Amino acid sequence: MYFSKLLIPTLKESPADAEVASHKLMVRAGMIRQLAAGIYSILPLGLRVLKKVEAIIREEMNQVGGQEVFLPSIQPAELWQESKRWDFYGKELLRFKDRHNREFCYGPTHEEVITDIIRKDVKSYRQLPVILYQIQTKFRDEVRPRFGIMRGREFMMKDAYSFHTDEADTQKTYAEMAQAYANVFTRCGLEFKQVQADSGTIGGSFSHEFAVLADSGEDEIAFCNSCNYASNIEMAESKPKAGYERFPDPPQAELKEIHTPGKKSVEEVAEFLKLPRDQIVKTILLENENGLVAGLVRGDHEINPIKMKNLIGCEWLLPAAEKTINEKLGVPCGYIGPVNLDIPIYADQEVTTLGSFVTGANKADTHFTGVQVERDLKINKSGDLRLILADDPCPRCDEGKYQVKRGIEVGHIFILGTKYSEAMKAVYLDNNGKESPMIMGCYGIGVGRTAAASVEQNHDEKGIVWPRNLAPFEVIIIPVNFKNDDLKNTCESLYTQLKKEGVEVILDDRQDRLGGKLKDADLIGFPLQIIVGPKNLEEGKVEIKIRKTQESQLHPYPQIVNDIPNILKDL
RNA sequence: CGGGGCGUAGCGCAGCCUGGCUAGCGUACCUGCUUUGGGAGCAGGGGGUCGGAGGUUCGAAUCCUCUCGCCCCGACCA
Repeated sequence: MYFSKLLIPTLKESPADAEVASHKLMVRAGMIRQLAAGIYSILPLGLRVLKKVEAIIREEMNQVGGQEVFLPSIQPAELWQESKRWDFYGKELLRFKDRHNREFCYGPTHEEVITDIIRKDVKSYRQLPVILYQIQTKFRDEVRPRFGIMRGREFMMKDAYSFHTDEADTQKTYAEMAQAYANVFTRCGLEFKQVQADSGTIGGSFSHEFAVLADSGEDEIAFCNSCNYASNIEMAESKPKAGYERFPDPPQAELKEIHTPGKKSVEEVAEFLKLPRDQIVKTILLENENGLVAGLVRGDHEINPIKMKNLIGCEWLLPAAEKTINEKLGVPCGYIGPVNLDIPIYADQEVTTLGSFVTGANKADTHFTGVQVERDLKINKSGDLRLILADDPCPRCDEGKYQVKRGIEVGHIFILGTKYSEAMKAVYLDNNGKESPMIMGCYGIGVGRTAAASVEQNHDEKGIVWPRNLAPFEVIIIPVNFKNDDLKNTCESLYTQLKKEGVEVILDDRQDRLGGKLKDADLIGFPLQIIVGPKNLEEGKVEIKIRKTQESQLHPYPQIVNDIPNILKDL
């Protein structure tokens, strides 16, 4: 391809509204343009990158037996009402009506559509398992899209769905998918981790995320510095520290009311009573479909609402509004405590191991000391309820400690169980003629997000550094002066020969001066630059420059054609 | 949804507070000449209903009201 024939509108300056590197650079490199909040046009160079990601995904999906389909992006409300998600999905689901006043939505995901297909056309255990996938535009009306195509409202996604007769077969496909995902992200040149995750509104029992490590990531990833345990911080399991010193009061500690005027926060109470924070227990109030609930964690810990929601087994769980608390309990925030508190109480496991502790007394300006779990509290359920902290002990090995880093979720795999197949009656007959719901798995990759994540991990002050497998072109030929006939002919001949060798090459045929062309090449991030100038050419040589290292060296000219494939191998 | 910020040429910005010449600068773009190995120089040129509507005024990019859009922080979502 000739550079001048492609629409590659590079910019010298970053757009004012871009925050993160991938957003700035993809706009500057002429790959994407914004149309509306969270909605982007993909320009020729950007599309070449996305197509590279897609091609890798297709190969890996086909490898594990996936069959590609293409489902409608517009979906009728009836399907979503059947799965109950019409009500539960919320405002993120973009809904609208057609001219006949029928309700539709723009698909944010395709479990309903795929389940509808399978239930109609798959009836026998002989037809299972089936794995279908598609690469297609999704729309999720996010409250706050940001970071370019990293988190758009409209975005390209690969979604795959599998249907099985039994749990073991589902697990097998799940494991193969996990491997396929690892292959995809490895081939995309990404440093990533497979982490344990919550399944959110998709539902289901079991799930992992693939997180690309990057400071601009919106997720927090917790992983062991010794073994291979890794989890989204939302799900990261806590393990009580061995040999932890319990509150040193004797077991017969007395429940005492003390006056603590104006001391609301754990810090204030700890300082006032001259106690460490871990001898105070926080009572956090949240609200679910059944009303207020209380969560107890040690003063030096924070509650993890996701873990708490899973422990309770409720539909939803949100922090309670201060107004609700005051109305229902008649106690100002800061003095709430679990003693004689008449709502369901859930305690973190590390609270139940404390000998005695301090809590609010459900009375303004008052706390209890000497509170004991067994004697003073009615706890509905206790378990792991807290957010882990860096340096906490690893839950899977003895010597490891948690490290916490930021990550970008580029892929997510779930075992759905029978949530959709039961709601939508996707059943099969087994070899006894008995009807059962199919067991499902689903598997997603954000295509644009994967490309953006690659830029986050691979860029420098000059621009993008594409790994070879994602680069829009592998090689750019840059003539120092394209008006010079010798150079022009050499470049064109080199271009033709490389193309014949199967190298993806672009020739910068623009009349611009050298500087501008080199800046653009670095900005866009072609892995290899071949610079053809008159002086070197007289000596039968051309300059080759590696984008990543900025190292350049002279190479004999006709010979270079044969050497390029080898040089590219290492990029 | 709560808080904050910004809308002036493709992109980046000044001008607004304190209303007043033909709305400016950089860059990009077009023409010509020169230049040509790391974002050239000179000369000439095109491109704006100053986000929109209404109001105040002799006069509005500038003041007032409403409205739309975009961005950031948080909450939310995955």
